[in-house]
Amino acid sequence: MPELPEVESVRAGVHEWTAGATITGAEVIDPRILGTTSRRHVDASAVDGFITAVTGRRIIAAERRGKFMWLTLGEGPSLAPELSLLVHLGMSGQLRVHRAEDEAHRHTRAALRLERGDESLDLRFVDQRIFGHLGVQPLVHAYGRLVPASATHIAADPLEASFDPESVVNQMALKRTAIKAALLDQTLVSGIGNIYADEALFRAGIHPLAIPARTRRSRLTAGLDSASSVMADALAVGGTSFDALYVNVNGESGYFDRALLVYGRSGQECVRCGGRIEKLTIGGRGTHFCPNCQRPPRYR
DNA sequence: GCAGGCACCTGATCGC
DNA sequence: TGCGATCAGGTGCCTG
Repeated sequence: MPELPEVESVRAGVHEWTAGATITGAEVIDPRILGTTSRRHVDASAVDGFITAVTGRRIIAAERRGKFMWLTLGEGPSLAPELSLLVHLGMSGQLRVHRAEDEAHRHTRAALRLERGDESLDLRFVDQRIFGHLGVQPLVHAYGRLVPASATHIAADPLEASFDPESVVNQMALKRTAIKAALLDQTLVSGIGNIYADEALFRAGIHPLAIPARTRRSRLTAGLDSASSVMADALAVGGTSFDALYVNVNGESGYFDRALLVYGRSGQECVRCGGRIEKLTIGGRGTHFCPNCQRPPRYR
């Protein structure tokens, strides 16, 4: 399940393989990939518009904010960024670089034909569950940099230079929802998904149902620091993988799943105290925690 | 404005 | 063996 470390691994690979390449053609195999998460059905004109918009443009760079990734596209000699090709991997999306003659994976939803020097490559978007999406959008300013128009509400992530943890803690301290839900709120801090939210709260010893507005600022800071460090650790080993659903551009899995301390371990012994890992649902998401190491808030 | 819940989607798994 | 129900989860949208 791609979260920030996984998306960053993919972005780095895509940048290495595609920066400077020209898009000579595109194919949309499943038009639903161009829709939004709630409106999957798009018409033929959207497919034609997508192909027309990207064909002939040059890829300047692969960029990322949180779990949103995009290719900045330019045209002509100036190569000033004009457009973005937004890519969200959703739950099961993969961006993979192939030789043009390679057989397509059965869940390939779209492909770009690229030329870079003498090389011809395919950049393929593979997505089993179609929770991911693609789209061509103008670039606009948000949180100190140019981002695709539909990502302006996404806050800076902990790996960005513009990330301001004090400001995030200030905003978080106003929230009256569970801290687990606050960490997943991409308008507060981006990039944290269900897996790393559970791991971060365990490392910081914070119960997932704690209310930020009733939690000491030092504890909120510790939780945020923990989220940043757990994602940095995961990035160092290429992210997390439980199965074949997440791989990088070369089709390789990450190894951080071997370091997960609570996620997916309900009913098993806590590595810290030997107690039993429990699971509950917060905001519709499975939440794993140790009731001994993460004491319930007294005000519950 | 804020918080919670649901839809989108497919494949694996489970129970009957 | 085959079928239906359930579960997993990121995001956008709707409702209270």
